[in-house]
Amino acid sequence: MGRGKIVIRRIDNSTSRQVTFSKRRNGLLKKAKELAILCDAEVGVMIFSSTGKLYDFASNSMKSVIERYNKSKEEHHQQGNSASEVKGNLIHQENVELYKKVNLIRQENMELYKKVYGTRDANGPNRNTFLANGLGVGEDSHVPVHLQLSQPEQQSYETPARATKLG
Amino acid sequence: MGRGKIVIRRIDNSTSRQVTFSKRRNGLLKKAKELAILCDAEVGVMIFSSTGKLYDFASNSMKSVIERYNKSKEEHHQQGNSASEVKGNLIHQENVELYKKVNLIRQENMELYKKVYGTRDANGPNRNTFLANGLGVGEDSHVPVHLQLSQPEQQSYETPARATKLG
DNA sequence: AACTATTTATAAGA
DNA sequence: TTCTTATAAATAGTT
Repeated sequence: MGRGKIVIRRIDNSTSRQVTFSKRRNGLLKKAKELAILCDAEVGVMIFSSTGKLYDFASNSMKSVIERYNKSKEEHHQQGNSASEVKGNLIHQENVELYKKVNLIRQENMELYKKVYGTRDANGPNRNTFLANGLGVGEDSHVPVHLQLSQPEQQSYETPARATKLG
Repeated sequence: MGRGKIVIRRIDNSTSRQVTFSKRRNGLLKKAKELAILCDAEVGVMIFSSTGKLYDFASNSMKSVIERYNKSKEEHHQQGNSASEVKGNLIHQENVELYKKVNLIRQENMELYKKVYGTRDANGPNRNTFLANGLGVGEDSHVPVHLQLSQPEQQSYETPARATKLG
């Protein structure tokens, strides 16, 4: 993508390596952000320059992404329960419910949206505002595989009055 | 980079969202790899699709990247938490994000509901269905007591200085 | 899954 | 280092 084609191997010249790093780092972070927004994905990117400086992006928070990553990798061996691990697992259990809840509300949202704007497409007058938070309905929404644990009885978790803000 | 210019917002159509996800996910992972090689950087990328499936890349190992990330962040924070306490807090962090999401979708839902059934009260024909999941909007929403662990500072890990311009 | 018309990223140069 | 620009690469819409 430039004046000339390059081969992908370590750039020897320190200066051009640094320049390229700066450009491509920005490009990568931008594309990570776009992917998260466009496709409603949770994305985390961590980049350490050769001098050790950190650059990162996370669609929600890096904590959240890392935790989800670890859960996703862990799901085979689930033991060794210290008190606080149990506590963590309990909270994770609630997490499962919240994922389900998000998807349920999304589906309701879609139904209501169709009532308001019709079924064929989803381009009502307030479309931009409506989806400003990237929370629109996905027809294919379902609980992530690694979160499909046993279903506890109905809970009534309430929510904090805080607003999420994506970059 | 295609037949037409697009705006960076969530793609409504489920099919095209999936197609775009597939294309851009591959693109992002490829570019992460190139950055790592060209610039001798350590890179980690974690992507969760909207269906919860994980895709990732790490130049060395994700474990290494995450450890380095945490180390890099620790310098600005306190240490002294046990591993499992940290773990619990990480899950709790995800919980916080999910609560926010639920609340936002709820509000959208309420707006749509009003459009369908009117503003004055919320007693449309589907009132019961609408609230069947216990998902109605509650003004007194708050986090359950048993979840009020030590609250991690909000957004403390977000990319600080580097705001990527989109579009 | 392929195909291309376009847009976007970026390698080199200034 | 920032801007410019020619060109490579990614990808949106289509088949």
